Amino acid sequence: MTDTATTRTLAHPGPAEIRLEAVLHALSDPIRLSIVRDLAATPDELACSYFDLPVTKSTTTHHFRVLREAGVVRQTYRGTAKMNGLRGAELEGLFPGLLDSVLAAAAAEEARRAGRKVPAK
Amino acid sequence: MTDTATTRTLAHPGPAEIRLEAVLHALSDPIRLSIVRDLAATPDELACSYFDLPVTKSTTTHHFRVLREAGVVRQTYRGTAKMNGLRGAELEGLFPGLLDSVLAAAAAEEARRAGRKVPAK
DNA sequence: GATGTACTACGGTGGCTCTCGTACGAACAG
DNA sequence: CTGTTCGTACGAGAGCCACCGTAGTACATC
Repeated sequence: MTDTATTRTLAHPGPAEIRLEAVLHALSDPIRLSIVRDLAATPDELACSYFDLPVTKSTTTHHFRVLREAGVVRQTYRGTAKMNGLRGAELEGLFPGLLDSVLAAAAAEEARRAGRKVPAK
Repeated sequence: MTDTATTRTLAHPGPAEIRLEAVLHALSDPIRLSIVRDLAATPDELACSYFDLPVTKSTTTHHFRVLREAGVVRQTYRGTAKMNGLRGAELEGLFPGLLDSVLAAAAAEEARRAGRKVPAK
């Protein structure tokens, strides 16, 4: 009985509140970047539990919060699950091409890394 | 008796060492972002002392070091001055469009901020 | 109601970062 | 050589950040 109108809705920054530095900072963490890449790879919203991250749930929650507060993702409750969707259109409107080039850069770096990997044995 | 061949050259990461997350992190600080914007605004190299930053010299040195170690700028000594140049071409090769969209985003945000400012008075 | 799942909140820890002041080294002008 | 300018190194403090574990809330199902 915490509240009648239990705040099932989460606070998101409006487009005017989204700050570039916060977005860049959010994307500068490998775990968060991988989350964003996964979200960008599908048109669907993904539950937090979908992601297989090398950290505990607590830390996962933390990372999603950072992404949400930076304005990178939109989170909505759906039953017990919390669905995550990229705010691609809004970011595109604010910072045209930014998200795309970051995603492309991440893909490029991954390819580069894979290529340089010990072809070994 | 520090050394005969005093290391007048600074260590820079090669293109293969440049990591996306490090670049994003370097750009996610307002002071460093403003440095990068200034560097991008001119074809010339700029001395550290050119910049009028709201921090002390020690801190300025720190920020330039972060930018250099991330691979964003190239620093060379020129007499007593230390010249800074953006590694634009190399970054473009590694992460096409990234730097440009970040710079455009910074400009867009600045314009947005200026526009929303209290016309006041 | 009881159980299970999905996620959050809180408290805490170690590490990194931004910041500074002071002291020092390197180049240059007298 | 003396002094000045430009930048570095070192030490140090305050704050943030990523991480964890535990306890708790909200929803679904039985």
